[in-house]
Amino acid sequence: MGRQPCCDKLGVKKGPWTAEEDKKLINFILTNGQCCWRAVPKLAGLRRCGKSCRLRWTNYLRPDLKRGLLTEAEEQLVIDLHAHLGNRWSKIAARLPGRTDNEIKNHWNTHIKKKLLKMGIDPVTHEPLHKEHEKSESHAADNFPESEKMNQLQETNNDLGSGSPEDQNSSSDESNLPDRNLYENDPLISCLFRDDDHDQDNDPDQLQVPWEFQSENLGSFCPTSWDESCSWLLDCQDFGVHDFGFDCFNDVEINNALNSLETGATSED
DNA sequence: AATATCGACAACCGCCTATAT
DNA sequence: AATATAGGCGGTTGTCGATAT
Repeated sequence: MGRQPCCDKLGVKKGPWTAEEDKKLINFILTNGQCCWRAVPKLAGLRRCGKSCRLRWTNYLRPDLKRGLLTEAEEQLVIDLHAHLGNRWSKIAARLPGRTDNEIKNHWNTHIKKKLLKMGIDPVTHEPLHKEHEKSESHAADNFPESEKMNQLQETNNDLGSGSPEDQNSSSDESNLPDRNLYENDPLISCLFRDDDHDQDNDPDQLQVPWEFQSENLGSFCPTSWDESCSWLLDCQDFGVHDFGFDCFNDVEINNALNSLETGATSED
């Protein structure tokens, strides 16, 4: 037998999260940190799948998230990174502190894609569109000098993108990535390749910019005490919740929930 | 004012890999 | 070793507000 299922699909709520649900999830994570997501819904008193809780937390409730549109600089960085990484949004997001892969993906699809198309740049290959046409006719693009591509892009795009064609499929393997030797003088890209090496060394934590709510990993932005946790939440107008009670759980309730989880009973049954 | 269309973004779905059993 | 799930990821869809007709 394998693991236990993450949640029974019965009675699991879907759709937009309410302020009350957010409040419960925040309360729980701030109290207990990020533990096993499977257990979170029960322990936090939510009728949600653990996966949904994780997504809600990482994409919306994390305190280190920046809100609002990407800045020009961030947008430019996304374009550069996309030119070399393709649709690997999580890797791109790891380079933009406070931004999530989902947010970047959405911004790409709704803003950047159109912007590039308007500028005559293929958002997939980062090549000028007329070059794409030639490519389809002659299949000669593979021999197109990288420096020439970059010049074309810069002329067309007012220094947007430094693209190389690559990776039209987000799940493509590393063999589709450009030759790293081409970028050894580019600190940004060199850095990316180094990180890929880290991945291969089974050291994913080196690359990701995770927000771990473990006390030993708390950065300067992270609340280090309950009072501090409360203070950032109170500042967080986006939640639409101005009065987080922080009193819906106590040690007894959490222990009861843990016990019921272990015995297979749910706290809501 | 009512309806249609569009844009932005939150959330879900399904797949893949790592890992617990 | 085999099996099944957790967690993570990218693609897609759903929802809702803004704008146009």
